[in-house]
Amino acid sequence: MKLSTKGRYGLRALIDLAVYSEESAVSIGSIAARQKISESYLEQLMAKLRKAGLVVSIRGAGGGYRLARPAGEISVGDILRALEGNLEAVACDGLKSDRGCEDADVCVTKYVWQKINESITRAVDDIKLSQLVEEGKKVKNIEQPCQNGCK
Amino acid sequence: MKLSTKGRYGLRALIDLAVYSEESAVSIGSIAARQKISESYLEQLMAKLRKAGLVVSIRGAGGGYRLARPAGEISVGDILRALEGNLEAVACDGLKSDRGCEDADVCVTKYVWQKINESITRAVDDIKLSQLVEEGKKVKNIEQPCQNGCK
DNA sequence: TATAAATCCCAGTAAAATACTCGGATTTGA
DNA sequence: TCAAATCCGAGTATTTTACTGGGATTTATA
Repeated sequence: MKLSTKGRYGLRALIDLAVYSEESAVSIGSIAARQKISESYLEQLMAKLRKAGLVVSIRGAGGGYRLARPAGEISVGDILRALEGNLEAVACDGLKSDRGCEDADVCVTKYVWQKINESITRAVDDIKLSQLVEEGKKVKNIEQPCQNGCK
Repeated sequence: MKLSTKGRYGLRALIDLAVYSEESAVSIGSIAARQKISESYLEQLMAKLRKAGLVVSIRGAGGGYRLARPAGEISVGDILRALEGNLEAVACDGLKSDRGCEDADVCVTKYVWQKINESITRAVDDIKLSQLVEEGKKVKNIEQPCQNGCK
């Protein structure tokens, strides 16, 4: 039950993009350097984000990426779904065999999975990229970069 | 971002236990048969649940497992945490290096992870094992075992 | 008291997923 | 033309998952 590096790196990359791409496109190289992420790995993540319609790319020299829409209209859920596939913690076993659920005991647990899935979805869709950018600015202004372990 | 079979099987096993262990202890073999789970794999899961204090074991012939406390006092969160480790989708990178977070950009994302973690925790702790047993009884009485794919 | 049914415990292992790397093709501004 | 960039697909090492197997220990009961 963990988010993979795809989601973690990808989110950081998009925050970076939101901050730095207002004037001009931002290259993978510069994001990777700032965020200390492998360049070629990040390349793959950006491809997914592009296919999901969250960023647009500009090819050739001086090119890079920009957000496809304002940061206020991109949710963390959008980003994570693009990178991690669907966020649902569990898919009901009954879906696999098309006979439906053979055993009622098995089927009961779907109630749980639904609740979990709903709560995750609600949480990530509530948070917009723009909020994270604002949070980031606050942290920087205070000039106290996460003392004592940043729990 | 998925729950593993540990959590899925384990939850089913505990529902089974809640239903069948009222009169006498229930063996791993019988749970495994009813739930169609590998016996020796389930053995490992039960060991974790025992160490977490959720079930008690009775050794020797005629032995087996029972719930350590009433089903109303065991939450799905208790069960999943015992089996999956902590449910937190992400731990802040800053914790690893004891210098704290070097880069404020990295640190911002902890805001997101906290929100996600909180919402997952709240969801699973709200659901008690007893509720699932009740749900299960309903499903059985209706005698309509999850038609059309049990989404 | 022998036996069988059970938990307990630990080690190994095949398969899948993750987290990358690498090489090269294409696009494009200067 | 050159260099900076995206694009694309294949390969690979490491880690995690999902088990299997063997054997020791406990205990009810015949």
